[in-house]
Order: sequence, then C-alpha cells, then structure tokens
Amino acid sequence: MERADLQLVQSIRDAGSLTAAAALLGKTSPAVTKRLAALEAKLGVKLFYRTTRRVAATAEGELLCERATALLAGFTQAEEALRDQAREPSGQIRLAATFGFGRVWLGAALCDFQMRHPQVRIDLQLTEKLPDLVAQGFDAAVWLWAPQANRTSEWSATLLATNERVLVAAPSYIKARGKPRSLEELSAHDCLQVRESDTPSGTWHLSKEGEKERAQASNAIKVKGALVSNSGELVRDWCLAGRGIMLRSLWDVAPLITSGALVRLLPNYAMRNANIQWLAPFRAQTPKRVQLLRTHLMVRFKARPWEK
Amino acid sequence: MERADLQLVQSIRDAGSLTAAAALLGKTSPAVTKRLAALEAKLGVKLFYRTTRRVAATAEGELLCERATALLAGFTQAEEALRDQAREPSGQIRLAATFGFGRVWLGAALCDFQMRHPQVRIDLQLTEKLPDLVAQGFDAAVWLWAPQANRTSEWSATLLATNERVLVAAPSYIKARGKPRSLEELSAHDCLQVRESDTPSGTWHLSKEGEKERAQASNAIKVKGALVSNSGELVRDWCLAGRGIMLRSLWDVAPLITSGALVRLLPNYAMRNANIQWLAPFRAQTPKRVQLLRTHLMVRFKARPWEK
DNA sequence: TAAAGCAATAATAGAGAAATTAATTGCTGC
DNA sequence: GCAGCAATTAATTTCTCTATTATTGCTTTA
Repeated sequence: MERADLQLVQSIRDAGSLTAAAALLGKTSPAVTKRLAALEAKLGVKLFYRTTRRVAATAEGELLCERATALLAGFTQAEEALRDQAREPSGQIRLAATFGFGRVWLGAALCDFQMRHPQVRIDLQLTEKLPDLVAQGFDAAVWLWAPQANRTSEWSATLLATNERVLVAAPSYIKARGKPRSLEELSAHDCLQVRESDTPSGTWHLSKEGEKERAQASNAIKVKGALVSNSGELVRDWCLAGRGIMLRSLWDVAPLITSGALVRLLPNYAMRNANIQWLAPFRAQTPKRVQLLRTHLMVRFKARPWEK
Repeated sequence: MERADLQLVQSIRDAGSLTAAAALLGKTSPAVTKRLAALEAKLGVKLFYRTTRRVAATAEGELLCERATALLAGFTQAEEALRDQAREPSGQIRLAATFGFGRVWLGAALCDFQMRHPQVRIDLQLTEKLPDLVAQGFDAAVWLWAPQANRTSEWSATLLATNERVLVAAPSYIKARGKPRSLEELSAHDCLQVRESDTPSGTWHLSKEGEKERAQASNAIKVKGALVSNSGELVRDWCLAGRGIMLRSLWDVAPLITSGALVRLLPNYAMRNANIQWLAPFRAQTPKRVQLLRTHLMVRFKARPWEK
C-alpha cells in the first residue's frame, strides 16, 4: 500500500465517483479503476460497492478513509518540517485572490517572488467570491476585507495595503458636466456603478481624508446612473469614454490619473470600508515558503507601487 | 515522498551504509544512491552526510527517521486491520524454529497450512538460538521452552505439544552391553550426548512418568560417553550405529522405535524440562493469519502425529 | 608515503509498471 | 425498452525505476 493509494481512496470517497476522483487527481478514469482494483486485490478486501452509476464506501473503505486522513496529514507534516529546514524554500503555494487586484498587482508581485525562489511553485486562483480556504486547501487569500476584522475563528488577517476608492471621471465628462463641488452634488451626476456580488449597490460611503477612524461619520451618498455592471473593467471603460463618475480603487486608476486619462474629483474624500488583506487559515504550522511570501507582499505593497 | 522513501531512510540509518541498506531492501546499491539523491533533491534537504566510507544522518535525517517509524507503523497497522476483515487471510508470516523439530514436523504442518490459505506467504527461519523476535520482526517462534514459563514481559508462550525426551539405543548396542535396569546403571553405559548451545551437558534430568509435576523429584544423572556433538542428527546416526544410549525427543525417534531400529529403555522415565511452545511477542494487535496458524498448530500437534 | 581495497556515484541500457486511448459492458432514468 | 452515462476491459505507448558496468574518492595498511 502506497501513499498514492491512500490519496486515491480518499479522493473517491470525497468525490463520490471514480471519474470525479480521477479529475481531482489529474488522472484518467481507467487509471483510477485499475489502481483501486489492484489495491482491493492486494488487501483482499472490497473497499467500495460500485455499480456503473453509483459508488459507496464499504465498512472497510470507511475504515481506511479514517486512517488515511491521519496518515496523509503525517506525511505532509513531515515534508513541511523538512522543507522548512532547507536553505531554499520549495513546494507549492495555493493562493486565492480577487480578479481585479489579483490580476494586476498581485500577479506581478508573485512573478517576482517566484523568480527569487525558483523552487517554489505558485498556483493563483482568481475567483468572484472568497472561497472556503480550509476546505479547498488554500494557503492564503489576498482579499478586500474590513480593516477592523483582523481575526476570526477560521483565519487571521494581515494588512497588505490600505485601499482607497476614489472618485474619478474622464476630462471629456468634466468638460460636459463640470466637477462636483460637494458630496451632495454627486446626486446630480451620472454615476457608474459596480454591482458587487452580494452588496446592495447604489450607495457610496465616503469620508474625508485625515478624519479619525472613530470620528469617520461615513457619509452615505445615494447615487444614480444609467450604467451598472458587475465588471470593474467594463465600468472603467465606460468612465474613460466619458460616460460618468466612477468610484474606483486607487491602485486601479492611479496610472490613469497620472497619464491624465482620468481626473480625480473631490480629492479629500475616499471610501475606506475595506483594505487589501492577507487572509490565512489557522494551520498547525505554516510552511516557511508561505511566511516568506506574506512578508514579501507586505513589504512590496507597503511601498504602494501604483502611486509611482 | 512515498512510503518506500521512508523505508529507505530508515534502512540506511539502521544499516549504517548504503550498500547494507540495499541488501536489507533487496535492491542494488546504485538504486539506493539514486533514490536517496532524488529524495534529497525533492525536499531540498541533505539527509545523510556521506563519504565513500561512512554514512551519518544529518539533523534533518534524524528528524525524518523519527517521524518515519510512526508513519510506517501506521501504514502496517492500517493494512493489518483491513487484511483481518478479509474472508481469505493474506500477508506474510515470519517464523523462527529449531533445526530439529522445525525441519521435520513444523515444516509439514506449515505446508498444509499454506495449502489451506493460499494467500498467505510463510517465511520459516531455522536457527540455533532463539532470536530476538521483536527486533528481527518475527511473528512467532516455535521453540523448546520451560513448561512453567508461560509469560514473560516480552512474549507469551502457548503449549503446542509436550516434549518427552526418552532413552533409546540400537538393538546391536543392547545385544552387546545389555539394558540398564535402573537410572543408576546408566553411569556404566556409553551415553551419547548432545551439547546444546549454552546448557552444560553431561547431566540428564529424568523423572518417572505419572509423577505429579510438583512431586517430580527430578533425578539428575551424571552420564559419560566418548561421543559428544552439537548436532542431534549426528548423534542419532551414532546411536543407530550402536555406539551408545541417547536421550532424544520422542517426536524424533518415535518412528525409529516403531520400525525397530531403536529400542526405548527405562520406558517409565523421561526428561520433561521443556515443551514445544509457541512464543509470540506482545503486539498491539496480532494479525488474524497469525492467530489462525497458532490454532492450526495447536490442533495438529495435540494429536501427536509422531506417535502414529 | 604509496598502493590496495572498498564504498559511493555516474552513465547507459533494459525491464517492468502505470497511464492514456479506444472500445465494451452494464446500470438508471425517462 | 431505449438512451445516455459511468465503470470496466484491452492494447499500445510512455515513463519511471532498476541493474550493469565503469569511475571517482576516501581509508587503511604495508
């Protein structure tokens, strides 16, 4: 019985089908069939009842699954312990991140990190919603998260960078409609909105820069506009085309402001209800390579590269 | 990292050299070198300092060895648990036994057992001295052992058959020298002695059949003779050749007595200081196949096949 | 100090195992 | 009863792993 056999049995039970298990393991279904058959023959025990339509673990199969989890955990722990002793970090890092920040700034940062540590493999998953880090085996997520919620029962959060969302519009729009002078005037403008997955849209929470966090009487502004999308990229295109005012993260629009393609409005105000944070599930022991990446990102984003 | 890698690392540490480890694992030395090198590369850690003459584990190597023992034990336990659920017992049984009884009667019994359970492999090791069952990984030993000592701290003993050593001589010897009428007369006869490995020879402890074990005033008889050997087989040849009286286990000489090649002397007396016992080291869980073999042997030898 | 001997490593070639593709069987639901 | 999907089987190919042979390098002994 090999380590691969344990992973096989566990995958089959988790997936509920041989084909699905094959997909999990990156093999083809005949490979799974054969390995399972061979294992059963070697042990002299049937591990799964199976017809062509359904798969269910036998009592023996369940027994092996239970032991398998403990054994496999022991294996990975032993491997981690040794890798952490090594001079050069190695192994895989599985990350989750948002489409926006993940693609642009995190992508470049990971590219650099991997160059500095060639033995480390990185698997970055860009997703709409924050996935279940523990269940899906992520080492960490780089996500927009409320600044206060530093710790939950499932993970810890580390600040990578503050995330100011600022008001911008294209020069052509300003020429046509003028600049708003106060928050109240926003209501009279065309506001391009990004509908986030589960947040009700139509309201922007803006506060004055320099205001104390406690004293931040977050001003909820009702905005309206004819163009709404769930894609930030698309809304940015609209904004560049002069179709309205947009509330967008500084890291995204800073280059455009510098180039003059967009102009920042009401520069004293910004929305600061979420920061870019490193969310890491609680583990018995965090591998060194993951710790290294965390500090790498902290240092890199502290410099706010988008402002240069 | 695979299970085989853990066994490899452990073998190298135990053997103290790559070549010796290769012999333990049944591989060649280049295979061991390559696997070790590959493992070290994959983990990014040096596991053994090695020159061409010496091998020593690094701190990381020691670390892995410690974890390896626990993990490997978990593997075998899981395998055993499953095998025991199987209808047909399977797996290997490693046995130790004496040269005499092991070759003749145990050999035949094992042959039958294996025929009844074809999935079971048997490895019978005939040795001079009782080996260290735990250290050398034996499942059990069939050995001559004092009848009273049923339990020690290291193993438990089960009676398979009583072992009477009886006095025999060839008809030709009796014709020439006559039969002894009493124990005392033995001193005047040529006695063929088997020198056991660590027992001082020259003294036979004989007791009357039917005497209670407690009341067994074991009569220690000093015997003498010109022919002594450590080989029971050789001494038997001498006896058959009429060179003297021999004290020999009944299971060995019973057929010869039946055929008339030897004659039993003083048939009321026998030496009963050791019986044929099943010695099994204490394990967390004895595999089913081993339990089956134990009962198989108990049943078989209770019938005392040598007396038929 | 030099030479001999043994152990680890390197390179090549071969054998065995495992995986993929393609084709078959068998179960389920409509 | 038929359609469709999932498990199995067979056969080919690929790949990893092992053995053979040769080389390097450290110890020991003369």
